[in-house]
Amino acid sequence: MDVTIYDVAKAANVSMATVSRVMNGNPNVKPETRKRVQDVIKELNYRPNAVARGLASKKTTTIGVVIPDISDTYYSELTRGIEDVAKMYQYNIILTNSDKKLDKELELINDMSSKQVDGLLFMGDELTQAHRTYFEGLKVPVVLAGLLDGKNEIPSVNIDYGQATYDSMKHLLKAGHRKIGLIMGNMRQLILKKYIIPSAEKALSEYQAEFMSHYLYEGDNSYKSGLEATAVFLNMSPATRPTAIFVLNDEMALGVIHGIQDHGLNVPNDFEVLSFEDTKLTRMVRPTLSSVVQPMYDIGAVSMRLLTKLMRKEEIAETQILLPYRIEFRGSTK
Amino acid sequence: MDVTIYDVAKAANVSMATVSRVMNGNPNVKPETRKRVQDVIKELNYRPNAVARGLASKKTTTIGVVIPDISDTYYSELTRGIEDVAKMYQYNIILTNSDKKLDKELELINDMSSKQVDGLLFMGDELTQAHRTYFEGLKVPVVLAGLLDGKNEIPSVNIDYGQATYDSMKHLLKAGHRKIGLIMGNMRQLILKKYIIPSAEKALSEYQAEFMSHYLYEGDNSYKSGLEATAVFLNMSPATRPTAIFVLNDEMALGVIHGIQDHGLNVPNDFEVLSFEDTKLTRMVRPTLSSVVQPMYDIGAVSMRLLTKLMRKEEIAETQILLPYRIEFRGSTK
DNA sequence: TTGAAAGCGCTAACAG
DNA sequence: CTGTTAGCGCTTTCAA
Repeated sequence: MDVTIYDVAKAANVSMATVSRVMNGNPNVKPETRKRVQDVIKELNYRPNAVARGLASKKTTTIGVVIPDISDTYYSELTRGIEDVAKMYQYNIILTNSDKKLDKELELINDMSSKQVDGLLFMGDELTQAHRTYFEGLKVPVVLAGLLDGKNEIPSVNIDYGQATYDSMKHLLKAGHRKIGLIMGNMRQLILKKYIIPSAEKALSEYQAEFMSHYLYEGDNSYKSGLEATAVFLNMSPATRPTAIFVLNDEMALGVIHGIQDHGLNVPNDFEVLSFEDTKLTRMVRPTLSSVVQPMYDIGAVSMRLLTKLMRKEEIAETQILLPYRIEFRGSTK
Repeated sequence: MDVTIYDVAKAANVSMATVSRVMNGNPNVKPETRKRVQDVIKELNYRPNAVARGLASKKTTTIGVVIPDISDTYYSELTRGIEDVAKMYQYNIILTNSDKKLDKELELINDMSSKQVDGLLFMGDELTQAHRTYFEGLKVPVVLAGLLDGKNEIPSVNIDYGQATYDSMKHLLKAGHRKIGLIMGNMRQLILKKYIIPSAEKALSEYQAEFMSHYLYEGDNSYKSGLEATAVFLNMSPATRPTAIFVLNDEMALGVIHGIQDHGLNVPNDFEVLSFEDTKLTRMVRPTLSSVVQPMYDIGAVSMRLLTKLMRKEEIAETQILLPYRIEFRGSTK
């Protein structure tokens, strides 16, 4: 069927080993021989069989990507970053969606193991002991993207969620707000509990503002839940309801803005709204949405870069990477 | 290192062939033997090496997905459909972005060939002879998703773009509009030239409305280009400018709505806006966006389903599939 | 119903 | 600098 390394060897009058050397850029080949082999390769349009290669070398140049949902903008931008860097280093990615279901996640990790991936990039909500066990079974490097390992064992790439939250709250507090609604998404629980909420509390307390549980709303990252959260807040009396809202993702934030406007109120005059994601959606609303900029593409790209280093067993200075973030102020804040 | 089929064979006191049979559900195994082997498999936590399997069987249970850009909602929803069905049939997908660059696309097709994928799902703007040649080199089935083969040779899944355009224009014409702006994206050229434009012309002519080239704007699918297109239209005198705008994707349509509103005009009273995509963005604007519903997820899912049939060499009644569409009327039309 | 054995196409010692 | 050879872990005849 297809042309194999053997065909090339025969046509070039060398052994398969030499062809293999040429293919792999091994320097121990006489220039003339190399040239001759390369000519034959071109002529026969030989392309090595990656599967055979993988079996012989135990390297597939394929990495597994386990993601909650590729149709979610957050993850698709992240994935784009992953794939770009993977391509740069000649890796392919096997992509699969977990929907954040633990059993699915574990099964997918096993699938990746069968496929003999050289590394795994994992995204999800939470990291359990089961994950750690399965990762170990993989026997290849794993990097978490946008997800923290509570034990700081598994390499990961994130932003400093706590600091970003603190800065955001601080900004709203400085602007005079004391009643600040906080709409959470189905965000990584650990991040929420360990970083977001404590940091929000800290900022509030510095301004003698109380952390009120009825200003906390648990959304699910959807536009609709932003709308719903707003309804809850607007239902409070004007004296007690929040005057600013900090939302943990853009879709919900859009829901919040529209929810407020649907009630005949104004953003940012009646309510300031600040988001925590910064997809292109931020520029697709009126007023445009202010947001903490989470560099999704970069998180993906840096994760993949880190993974390549791990796979090549290079020395790594720091495996718990925090990328810089900033806050982009647009129309939804004053 | 890892437990192999040989370890299982030894532990179960059978030959590797028998273990292989058990793994592959071959019925020619005595129930007791099967049971014994299965027990050992579980006990040893044996998972077959997919790479070795691929080499021996020439089937990798992996399919290639070549897509313009995974961070584009249109494609990410489509990809989700692909992956869900792939998983259902035990296939993994190798995902890669082409950015619609011809040379990249061809190179990626070759990469997929090296990786020995069992099939290919291709998305892009245009299908050239070069594509056809590379597809043939692959020697595995190929399905086009959201892309038509002008020669009707390569299986594909789409909606009837011409009919959808005709219906849309007809709706606007019936509503009394005679000056209708048409904002094109960087859509598949063939589809544009062969289906969209002729169908728009047809509808217009049926209402004695002329097809005016200055009502045609070439956008690039971005929000910004929607804004720009609107500026062009609004620059025309109120007597000659369009009163309705048909836009070929949602992001641009959002730009159009905001462009109009930024000029102090009203949607749908001053301008009706109709889009052609129907991502969740349609519900994330005020007024909400009316749109032709392109079932992206379904296009992906059906493409993948078709590909599985092709890979199994099943009989296929129709390889040029057109999925049903509908128009969802929301706030941007009267 | 089972086993033996020959590959699948390539890499990687090892020897020369 | 180049060739020989032994696998990589599995599937798949072919015989028994």
